[in-house]
Amino acid sequence: MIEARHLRVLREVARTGSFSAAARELGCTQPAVSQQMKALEQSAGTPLLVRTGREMRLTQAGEALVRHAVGILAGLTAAEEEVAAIAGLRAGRVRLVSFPSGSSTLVPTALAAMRAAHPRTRVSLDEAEPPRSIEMLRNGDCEIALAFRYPEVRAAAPEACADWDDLVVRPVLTDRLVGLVPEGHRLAAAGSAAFGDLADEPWIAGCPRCRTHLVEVCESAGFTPRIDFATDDYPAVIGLVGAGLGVAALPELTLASVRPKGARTVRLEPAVHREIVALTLPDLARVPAVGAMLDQLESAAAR
Amino acid sequence: MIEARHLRVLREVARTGSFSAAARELGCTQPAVSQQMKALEQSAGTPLLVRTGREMRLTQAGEALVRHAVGILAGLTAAEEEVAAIAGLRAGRVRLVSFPSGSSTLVPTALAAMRAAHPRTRVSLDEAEPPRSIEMLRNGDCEIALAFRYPEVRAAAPEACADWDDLVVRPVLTDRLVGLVPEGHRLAAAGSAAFGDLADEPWIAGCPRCRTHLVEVCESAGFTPRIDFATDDYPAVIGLVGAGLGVAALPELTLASVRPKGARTVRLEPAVHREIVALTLPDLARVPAVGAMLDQLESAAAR
DNA sequence: CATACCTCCAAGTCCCACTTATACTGGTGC
DNA sequence: GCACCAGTATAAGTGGGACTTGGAGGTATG
Repeated sequence: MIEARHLRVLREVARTGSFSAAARELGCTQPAVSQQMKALEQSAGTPLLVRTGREMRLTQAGEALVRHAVGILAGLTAAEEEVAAIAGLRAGRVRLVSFPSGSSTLVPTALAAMRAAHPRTRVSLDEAEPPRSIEMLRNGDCEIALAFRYPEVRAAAPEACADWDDLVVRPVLTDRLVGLVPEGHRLAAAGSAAFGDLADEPWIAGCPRCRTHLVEVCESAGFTPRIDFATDDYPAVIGLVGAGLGVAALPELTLASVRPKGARTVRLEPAVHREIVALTLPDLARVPAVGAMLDQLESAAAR
Repeated sequence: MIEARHLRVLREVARTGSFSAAARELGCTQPAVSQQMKALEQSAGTPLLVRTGREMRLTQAGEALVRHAVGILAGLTAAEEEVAAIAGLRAGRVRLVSFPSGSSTLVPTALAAMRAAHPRTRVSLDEAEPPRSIEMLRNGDCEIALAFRYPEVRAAAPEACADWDDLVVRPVLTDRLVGLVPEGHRLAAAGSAAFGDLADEPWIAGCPRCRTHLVEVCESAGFTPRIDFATDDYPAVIGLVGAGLGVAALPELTLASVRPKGARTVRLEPAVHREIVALTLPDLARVPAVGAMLDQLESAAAR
């Protein structure tokens, strides 16, 4: 087995024409070069160099080996270069999967910051909700899955989050839920309400997991919500409330980039939070570009 | 510094998708593979593999490295292949330089035998006499120099052969000198003659070194030869003798492939020999093709 | 629930690569 | 002709690293 180290030495010897000169170039002692060449000739099975006293000349086998060495070492250098670029954030692609409608403000901000910080990296964005996004993560279809969870649900049914325990869970943002009532609603002016105050209202719920959570919270408050509509689409929820068809509890972030028409937000008591987290695999968390993107998500949340 | 050994393991891991399977393929234990991959990731500065429990997947950096590894390992294999071909006499070129007119029978026989024994090797032939051929040998313009020497000259003037003492001198053939006299000469019928018998004849001499030797031998016999002609070309010597212009002392080998016209050979007493030797550099003697060619020269001389 | 398979970790052993020191050789100066 | 210099080969010693063995932990599969 020919070793790349030997080829490097051989090339330098061929270039300089001397063991000592090659040793100086390579930063080692002359006997080291001598021994490596001996070992290489041993494994080659034929002399590679002719020592004629004054000068060092290549045999035919030596010439052949040097000829190949150039290409091999160039390939090695290119490989190191490319890997170093990925390791040094001068290259690399991150595939991010976010929950639908969670990418309205947080993700764009993080993407912009990532591009500014590491212009040569590329981040692709796709939408999926757990458990689909987790599946994608495990299948290698993405590096980061952005998801959310409700602490209350996690406490009540830990098995629902069981498949996260071998993942890296990076908390990004905790997002308080606010109430949304039609303009002119009796609570619209109050600016604040307890869940119990909305016990008799028709409710507009969000995604299935949000709906489950809503039921859980309301039951803690002593009532079971009457849910008339449920949709994954937050603008649709706002529209429904605006049309006076019911009330809703929405994460604050979903209202950050829109101004609800015909509806008013009210502070909900007690405080209930949605926790937005970025998920990845332990090994992937150590990939520079992935780590950088996680950092950018966290920074974006801080603003 | 990425090592080829690591790339080989990485490629196998990528191919089989498992450390254990790769270890089996490579003939080592699984921890060995595990450690090598760890070391490679260390030097790469980023994870190359994602362990998801059931399967092993490549990261982007891992994919890049495998992509390069294919070419690098192919280059290494090609290099080993070519060197092994040279070492195994399935390739290789030998440049042989022979003294002029010494290549009439010995060299052709050896070349034919070499081609028969190792058809894939190539031997080129050039003509030059020492010290020119020695210079070519030292300059790297040939691998084998075929030359001859006269033991008497070597004993009388050792400094003439001083520049051979760091060379490999392989005796190939000792070639007795025979006398050549015109047909009808008084000694032609005798079949044998002493040098002294030819003291009064006009002489035809060969190359400068042969001429020097002839003078030396004749002086040992008690006379100084009258040299009328001198030529490097043995057929010319034979022609001159055949034309009755003088007598000559020729190595037996020069008459092996020609039948002198108008001249007769006579045994010369005392016996005087020319020693044909093959010269090469110590390192070159260990090159398989060179060694094989030396052997073929020796075998050719035995016939 | 037991089994089989795979990976990681820790410890021990052995080998190999490099260094230092020294002898030897050839070319070069006075 | 002799000493000097540069370069190479060799020997001995040392340190690191690569592999093995042995064991623990975890995950699919029967």
